[in-house]
Amino acid sequence: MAGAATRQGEGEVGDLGAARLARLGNDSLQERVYQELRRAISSGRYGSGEVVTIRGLAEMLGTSPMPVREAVRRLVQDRSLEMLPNRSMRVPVMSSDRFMQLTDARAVIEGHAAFRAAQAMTDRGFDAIRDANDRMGLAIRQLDVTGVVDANREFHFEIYKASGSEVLLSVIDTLWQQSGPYLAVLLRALSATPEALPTVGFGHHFDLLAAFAARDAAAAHKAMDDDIRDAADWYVKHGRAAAGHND
Amino acid sequence: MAGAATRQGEGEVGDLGAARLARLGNDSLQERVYQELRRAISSGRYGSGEVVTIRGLAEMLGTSPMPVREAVRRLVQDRSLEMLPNRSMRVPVMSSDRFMQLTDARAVIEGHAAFRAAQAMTDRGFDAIRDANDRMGLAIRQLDVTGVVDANREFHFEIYKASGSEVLLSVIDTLWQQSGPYLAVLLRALSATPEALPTVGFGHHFDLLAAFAARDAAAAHKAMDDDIRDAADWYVKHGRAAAGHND
DNA sequence: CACATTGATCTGTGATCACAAGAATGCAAT
DNA sequence: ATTGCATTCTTGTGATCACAGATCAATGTG
Repeated sequence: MAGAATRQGEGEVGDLGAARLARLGNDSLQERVYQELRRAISSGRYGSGEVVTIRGLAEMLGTSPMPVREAVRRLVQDRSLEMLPNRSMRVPVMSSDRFMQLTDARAVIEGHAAFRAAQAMTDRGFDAIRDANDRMGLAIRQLDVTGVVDANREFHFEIYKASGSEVLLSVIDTLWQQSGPYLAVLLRALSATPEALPTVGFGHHFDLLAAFAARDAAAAHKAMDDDIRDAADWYVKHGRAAAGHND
Repeated sequence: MAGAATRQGEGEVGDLGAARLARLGNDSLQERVYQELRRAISSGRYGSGEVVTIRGLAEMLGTSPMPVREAVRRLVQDRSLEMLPNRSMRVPVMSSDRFMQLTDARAVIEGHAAFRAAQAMTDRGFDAIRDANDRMGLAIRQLDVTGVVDANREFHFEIYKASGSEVLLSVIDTLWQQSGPYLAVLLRALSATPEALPTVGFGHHFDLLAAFAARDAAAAHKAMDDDIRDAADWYVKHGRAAAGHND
């Protein structure tokens, strides 16, 4: 596609005025494809069990199949895509079993990250977390569903960054990525009933903030665990009807 | 290198009498390269900070750079390799900070997996775990260091499989892979003093077996936590001198 | 009309070529 | 002898071609 495309590196793809950013974040094309697909999957633009092909994605993105191959390979590696023996790839199918496994793992790991964060918390880190929560409050008052989801992610990851463990951070990141399709359903359910936002939006965020302010690691652990499991429960109750679960 | 290699799929690479296995596990070449590199890294055949190149590995393996590219990309994805901004790749450098992060994450996650395993334990699963531990005992009596390490891995992963959570299993797998270079150092230290095997070899395995026999999840959690942290302590005391730590 | 077979097509995979950006090396000038 | 510059080489990256296996549709046969 895209004309006589023997050129590489700069340009040739995103017409989306990214010239300014391209100079700073000089990523490879493969990297940008990866990020784009990653976001598309985690935001639920591809449904559960949907089949994708390398050539199809390449044409859609206006590149050769080459960068897509590598991006897709990475997505398979962190289980955002799944490779069937039939030589085809698809978005992993949702199941309540898998959802429970993800929730359980997240509660334990992110709970521990909150524990470590409380132990290592700095004033700077605390401010970043509180600011993210404030942005989330604003989004809630405006009934801005995607804004809430974004701010929620930021709030959580500021905590995980504060844990000081790159290892935990990367593990949690892959778990969130795998939870993406579920989150997308939740987001759709919330969009249908935005009046539920003030009720469930904050979760246990204020418990977390109080625990961090007091440097109480055990309390932070419990608050994070509750936040994740309660959100999962809410999803099972309200969101699952909208999902294409096959169980 | 490998003659007129326009063929693909079968053959052309491993002469290592894997014909029988090749029929069963008909993996792609890229998959086999990935597995081979993965094993090489986790067994410490590549030192900390060592630089690798796609073309270099390809020539060494007797393939074109193509499958190596994708295998290396996957290894970067699960952090078995690290990509420098200089456009070069290397085995991640060891640091005691990173080692502590890995140990901490492993203790928590694998402790929880043991917890879930105790809750879901079947007689079949228990037998598999006990058998692996018996094989480890045999290797210890024979002062077979690599045999001990292999059996230890098998013992641990039988437990994680028994947890019933594919999510936990895959997370733990990547953590072990990242711990590979450290483990290799430990292995080398043990080879130097094999008389230490009976002392440290079993760790808390019998505590784990007792906990699983009693379906005592809390005890299993604690035993696994102790097993991992004690092994890490032993490594810091005895193995670290042999490692090329830069901290 | 139901079912098996065959042909076309699509898909992932491997090899090869082309290119740009670093890194390394050699040479020359002070 | 050291420093500055230019050339060469190496490396990852992207595009393109070739190929094998699977899928699917159309067709022919009972």
